[in-house]
Amino acid sequence: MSIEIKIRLNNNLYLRDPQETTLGQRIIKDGIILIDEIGLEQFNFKKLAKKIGSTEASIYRYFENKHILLIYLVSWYWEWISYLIDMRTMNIESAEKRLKIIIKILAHASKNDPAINYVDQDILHRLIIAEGTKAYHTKAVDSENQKGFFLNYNQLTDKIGKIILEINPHFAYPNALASNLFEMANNHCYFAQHLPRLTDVQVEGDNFGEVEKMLCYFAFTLIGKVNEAE
Amino acid sequence: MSIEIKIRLNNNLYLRDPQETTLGQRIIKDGIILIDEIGLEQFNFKKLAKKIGSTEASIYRYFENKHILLIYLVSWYWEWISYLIDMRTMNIESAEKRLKIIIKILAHASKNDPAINYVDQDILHRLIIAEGTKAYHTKAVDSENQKGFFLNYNQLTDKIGKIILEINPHFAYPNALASNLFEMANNHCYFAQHLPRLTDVQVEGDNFGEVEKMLCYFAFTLIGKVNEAE
DNA sequence: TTATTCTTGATAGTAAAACTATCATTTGTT
DNA sequence: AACAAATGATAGTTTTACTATCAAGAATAA
Repeated sequence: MSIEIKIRLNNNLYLRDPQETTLGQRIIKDGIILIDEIGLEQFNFKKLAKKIGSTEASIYRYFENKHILLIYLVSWYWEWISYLIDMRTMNIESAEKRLKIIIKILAHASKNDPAINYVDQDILHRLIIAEGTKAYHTKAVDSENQKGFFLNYNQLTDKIGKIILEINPHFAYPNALASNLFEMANNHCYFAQHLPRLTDVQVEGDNFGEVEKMLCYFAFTLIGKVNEAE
Repeated sequence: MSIEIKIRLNNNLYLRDPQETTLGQRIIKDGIILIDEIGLEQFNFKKLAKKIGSTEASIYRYFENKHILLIYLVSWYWEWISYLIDMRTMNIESAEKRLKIIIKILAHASKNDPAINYVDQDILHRLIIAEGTKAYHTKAVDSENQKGFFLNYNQLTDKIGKIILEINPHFAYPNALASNLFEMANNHCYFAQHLPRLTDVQVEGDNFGEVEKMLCYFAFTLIGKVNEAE
């Protein structure tokens, strides 16, 4: 007996729902691990098939190609962040406090949730940081956006944007700030580790505390309300 | 007779300097056009060779592969932005005014400079917006960074960061803000056109005025000095 | 229980991508 | 005129990104 969390995603993202079968779950689980290991460019379905002891053809029965698999994983991440936000900001009155919690989630992604055993969330977080934006930086953005492939990102931005407006209803850029907090969280975790001259924060191991602090400073300074929560 | 601007780039980025020959310049010129047209994923040297009436083998004599060509183009852009900043902020006393000029450059990239006829800067700007970050989001970042492939971005960040510190010497995140202004400029031009729910700005044609305005608001609010220039 | 269907595995094959090698021209230099 | 350097032409290799076919096993329905 255990609680099982199922993350619902646009069913045009897959040919067969990977969450429904053990093979599908292994594609997700080891797909994340392998992309993290060798990078999206070196990754392909043949290598993944070998890793999970299956065949290329079988993986193609679940996902059209690796690009769609990436969008699936990224969507999964967006939806999971959304879920974490809902869980952890529930019953919290202060919008400032809620935004602080959101920023913590964006920076740390959070430790593994045992309720989902076919996704290693720490590795997925690293994958999103390194490869995430490739999902929507292609010539197919417009058509894929129309199919709703990026709905989860849009909704996440909406959700954070609304909380920003709660703090300051006159703030002119709620959605831009929301998406920027997300992108900045990922970028500066990456920069700290690979291109340190592009940032001022430092990351020791997987402690993204400084990233969180910076995002808080940026967000609350921009929104223009002194953080009453402290 | 004409003035010719030569942009110096890390010579490990190419096997033969493309700026030195007509074939090299055509690789750059039409390479930019073709990547913009079909996207980096669909782009390859065979198609480029056909476009410029040359051969695959000849292009490989200039660049190791399309990834290195991308880094070359991105570096060219960084260096060119740097040059524009130097030109247009020269002799301007006020650091605030200089930052405003920089933000204008980042958002608009600027119209074509006839001094460089083998690079269409408007198209390059669009390419950077769509494909730029792929240059440093790979498994090879660390080794390529060590080879100095991203030096131009580091230096650009330094340059902007120093001006930010001139405005407010106590600002804690000069480099992070600098790189974020660059990334945000590109992201929100892209979002406005392809994923409008992720931003609040609108872009009509190639008028990035709203992006510029937003970046100014973000930058000066964060740096914490009222903009005396207005 | 058998029959049927659905899923996976095994194998093979194709077209394109990502190169490398070789040699013949052309062009530019001394 | 002689030489070197750059380019073109051609061909070949390995890997990627698929698609097709058929057989074996598992699940389900009659």
